[in-house]
Amino acid sequence: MKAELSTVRTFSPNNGLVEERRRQIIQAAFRLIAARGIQKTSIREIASASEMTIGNLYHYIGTREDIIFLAINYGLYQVRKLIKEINDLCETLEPREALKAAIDRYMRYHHANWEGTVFLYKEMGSFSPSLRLPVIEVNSHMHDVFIRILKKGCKTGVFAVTDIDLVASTIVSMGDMWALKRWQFKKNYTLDRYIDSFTEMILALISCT
Amino acid sequence: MKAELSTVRTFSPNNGLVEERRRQIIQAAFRLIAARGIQKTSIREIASASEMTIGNLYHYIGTREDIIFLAINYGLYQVRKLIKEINDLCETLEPREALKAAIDRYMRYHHANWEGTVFLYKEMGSFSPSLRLPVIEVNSHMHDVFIRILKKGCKTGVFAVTDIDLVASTIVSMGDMWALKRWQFKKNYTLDRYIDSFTEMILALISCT
Amino acid sequence: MKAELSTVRTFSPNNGLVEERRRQIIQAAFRLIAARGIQKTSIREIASASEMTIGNLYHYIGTREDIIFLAINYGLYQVRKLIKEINDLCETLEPREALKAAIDRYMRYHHANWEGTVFLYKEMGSFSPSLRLPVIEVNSHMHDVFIRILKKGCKTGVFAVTDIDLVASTIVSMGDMWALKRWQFKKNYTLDRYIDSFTEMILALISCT
Amino acid sequence: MKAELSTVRTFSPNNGLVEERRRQIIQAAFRLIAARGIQKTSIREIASASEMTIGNLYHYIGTREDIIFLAINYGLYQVRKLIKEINDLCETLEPREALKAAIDRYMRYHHANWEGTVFLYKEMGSFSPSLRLPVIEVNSHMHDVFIRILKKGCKTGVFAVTDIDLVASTIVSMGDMWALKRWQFKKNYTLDRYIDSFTEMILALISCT
DNA sequence: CATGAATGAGCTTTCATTCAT
DNA sequence: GATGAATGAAAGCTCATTCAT
Repeated sequence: MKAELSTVRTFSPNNGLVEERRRQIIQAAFRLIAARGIQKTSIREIASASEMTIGNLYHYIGTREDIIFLAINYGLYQVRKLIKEINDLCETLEPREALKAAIDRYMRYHHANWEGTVFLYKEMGSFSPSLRLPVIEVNSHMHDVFIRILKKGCKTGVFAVTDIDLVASTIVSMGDMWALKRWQFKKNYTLDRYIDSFTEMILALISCT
Repeated sequence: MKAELSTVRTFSPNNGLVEERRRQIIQAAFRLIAARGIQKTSIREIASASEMTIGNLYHYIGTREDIIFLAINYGLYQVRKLIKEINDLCETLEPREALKAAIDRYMRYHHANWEGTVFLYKEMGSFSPSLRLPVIEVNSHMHDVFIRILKKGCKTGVFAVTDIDLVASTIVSMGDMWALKRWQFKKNYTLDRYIDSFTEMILALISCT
Repeated sequence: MKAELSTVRTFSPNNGLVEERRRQIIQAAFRLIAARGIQKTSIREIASASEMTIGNLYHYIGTREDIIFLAINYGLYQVRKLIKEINDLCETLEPREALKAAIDRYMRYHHANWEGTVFLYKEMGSFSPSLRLPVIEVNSHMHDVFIRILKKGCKTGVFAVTDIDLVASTIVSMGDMWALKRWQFKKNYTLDRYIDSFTEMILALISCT
Repeated sequence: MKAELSTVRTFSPNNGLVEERRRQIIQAAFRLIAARGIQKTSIREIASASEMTIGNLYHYIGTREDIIFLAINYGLYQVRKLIKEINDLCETLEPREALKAAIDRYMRYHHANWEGTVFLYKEMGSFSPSLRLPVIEVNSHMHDVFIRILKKGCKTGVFAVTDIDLVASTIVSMGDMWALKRWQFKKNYTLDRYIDSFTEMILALISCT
């Protein structure tokens, strides 16, 4: 996150202050954008929501695009934290338990952060290629988390998976979908039931008999 | 589609021409919106992409909102056609073959129409409730197509499915995802391989042993 | 009216048709303009109110301004008719009766044609000088009607008037005002009472004692 | 005036500046509207006449309607000041002198402020009812000024008036007319002569013999 | 450091007018 | 003679961005 921050223009030499002001801006922007979309969120609104004046806001960011860039990074930062958390969580567990825990954590993340998920899917199209790249990358990393668990399970003989990639994709996708189609799923499922049922389905698919 | 068209203002008494010009407009709008989003697509761009002047465009539609309305209906109309097509296709087939054919057709649709899929997902958030409803409804109908096949298979004893709803959701979702994450999937799959592998996975999951 | 008509462009060589079509247009325009003002009345509305197509309307008039020009002339034409009517009416009457009849007829005209009066006052400001001139002229003629009656009365010794011009102006103005401030006058007067009271006041002012 | 100002949107927190900029805008708008009417006066013209850019103008007002609203209030504010001034002026004078002074002041006002008078008459028709009400009210108050003087004169036996209401209406109207028909009156009168002659006429009408 | 006044391009929409059919 | 499709300038309004204070 730091690395990217430095490419955004600021007129202030005081790094600490820059970081603090940007935190204000990003959090306000993220809330507003998630609620009404990028295009309906004006700089004026972001400024007033972050309790700064417009002029001051422009001391710490260069353009409107930068705010979006920073907001995406903020979203990705959270996914990266999630990836790390799941990896740590699963390290010591045997594959079957690891998979169950990973799915559980992953789904709950999307439940709590659906705004972020929706935001990334919705706005991907309007990102410039340089913004799109890190999104794709983080998505890949998420994917790898499940690949690793599945591979480990195959090695230890607990799982038998024909197409590991596809299973991982399905898991990742069905988490995103819980956020994207929440209005659809909530007709038939609670979060807990969804997790249970989905986990059971995946395990049925890959368990050795 | 006809019914909705008639609620949109036009200054032309020539119905045939109205339909033709609106087709031009909708298709141009559809392409542009899918590419850059509703908010970044201006009337000027739609006009020039549909090779009309702004003034002339406003002979055939009432407001910018109308274009979006018509574009959504255009997207939904195609999904409705797909649903009908798959239903017809599967009517005479036995469940296993029906499912294979349905998945095949469904995935190929998303491959060819990814713009429509992306459009609907991206813009759902900015729809007014009255526009959102038909989108949800069509999605439900798509879902039902697979539910029906799965149920029939269970009845004839070819399939054994724990959670029919979830399997149907997974199929529907993984079709959408082929459009939404095409940049991701295309790293590992061709369309044909994706269809084969996904079909195999679903069959493995539900086939009676 | 004829004279002015000929300065307005037409593509038709058929004078009878031109006159008929213009009558259609003017009457529709006059109604619409009186109701919502010149600027809020579009050519499209005038065309459809006169049951013609836009293209056809432009066969018989040159520009939007022409319609306004013709509508004013239509209004002035009515005032000219009124002037003639009052003159004819008063010719044979002795001054006192003539004045009473003239005021009566004049006030009743404004009562029935308040839209025309309001129209002329409101839109005078937006007229080009060449349009303003005939309006001023007609107003002068109206003025002269009362001047003539008053003078005759002075000559015959029935009236004694210090400033004939001012009395005439007062009469003309208080007729216009019945149209312009109808919301004000109608609080205290009916038309009949207004006529009676006003006539009585004027006679009190100018009668020889 | 203050009260209404505060309901109009501004982006500026500097009240003094808001007031100053609005004064610029209102005065420019007032001049333009009086000259060519509300509908022919564009925001672009108002902006350039008040020597501001469009964007800046919209820092201080919310909509075009607001400008009209403020301009009307500016006009009414001046009439209200006039009413107060005449009332103060006449308080200590005996009726005959009071009436002379009131007419004098009233006519001179219309002479100096004919733009305001024309503005109010011309645009009344396009006002919304909520804007029309205060105009009518102020007009009534003006009326009452003369009613009061006339009544006082009747009570003290200086005047004998058959229809006080009508005489007051005539005075008020003939002031308005000096503004509305200035092109007509100026052919025969200077302001001073008009005042003298009109005053004389009214006094002749109401004086006890 | 912070402020917010000012800019002006761009948005959606309307409408008088022309001209090929 | 009649039609109406097409044009494009101009309307009211918004908003990212700059810069003097």
